[in-house]
Amino acid sequence: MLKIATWNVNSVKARTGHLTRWLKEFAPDIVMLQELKCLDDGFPRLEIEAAGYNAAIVCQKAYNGVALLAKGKIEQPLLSLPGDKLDEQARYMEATIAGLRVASIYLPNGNPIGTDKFAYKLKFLERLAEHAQSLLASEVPTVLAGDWNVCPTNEDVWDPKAMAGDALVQPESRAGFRRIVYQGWTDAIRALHPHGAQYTYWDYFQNRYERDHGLRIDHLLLSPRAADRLSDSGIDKTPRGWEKPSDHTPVWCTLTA
DNA sequence: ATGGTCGGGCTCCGA
Repeated sequence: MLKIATWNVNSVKARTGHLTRWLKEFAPDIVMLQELKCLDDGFPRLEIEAAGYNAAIVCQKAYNGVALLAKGKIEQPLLSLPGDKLDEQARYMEATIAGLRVASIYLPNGNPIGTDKFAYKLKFLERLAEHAQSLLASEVPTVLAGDWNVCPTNEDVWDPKAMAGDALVQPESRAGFRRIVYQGWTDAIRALHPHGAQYTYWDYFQNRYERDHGLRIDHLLLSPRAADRLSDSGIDKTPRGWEKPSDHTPVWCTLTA
């Protein structure tokens, strides 16, 4: 059994204690991290290796940053999303781990709508769709996971009216996400928990976690050959309740061997 | 009610 999880840690330096504690308690085999918010020399490699994990990272000063952690070997890394050589934001990496192709994705937030930031988000979704299609064509079991910054439906939003103007719920954002799903990807949470709130993120202010005013924006998409092996999935809210937490909490699935 | 709270890195940006 392979346990795979994605977690936007909102600064890996500020969250090193949380991350190592969670690695020991939850014991995932493969982890996708987002929002490292540090350069390579700030990444807590020693602490992560001491917890029993190899790490591959794509870093940027202060913003973005993604990583893959694994108990096993991390091979054939790809360190950026194809389709725009001028894009220097550290938002994508993929590698082969335990016979799977896995990607850690930090999709642009896109706020406020009507700006170049929103256009960049939609363009990123288009590039991702094109690349996802080529990954499907390879027929290697694949997991695309990360902070997608898209609430796929209103069921993934605590208050659709309050969020109506937000880039995370715009029809164009949802269409971009759906276009990828409809290629043949399986949403690991909704495949096993089709109805109701399955939040993965709660804003820091207004006590939104305590009131469960959350969003579902962190997703694991499985290619058909990975989905055939899906045995369980869920959201581990434990770290979100710790002192000084990330605003996101880990989302996970298990695949049979 | 266009606020509220974080993290990074340096007086404001991104989320």
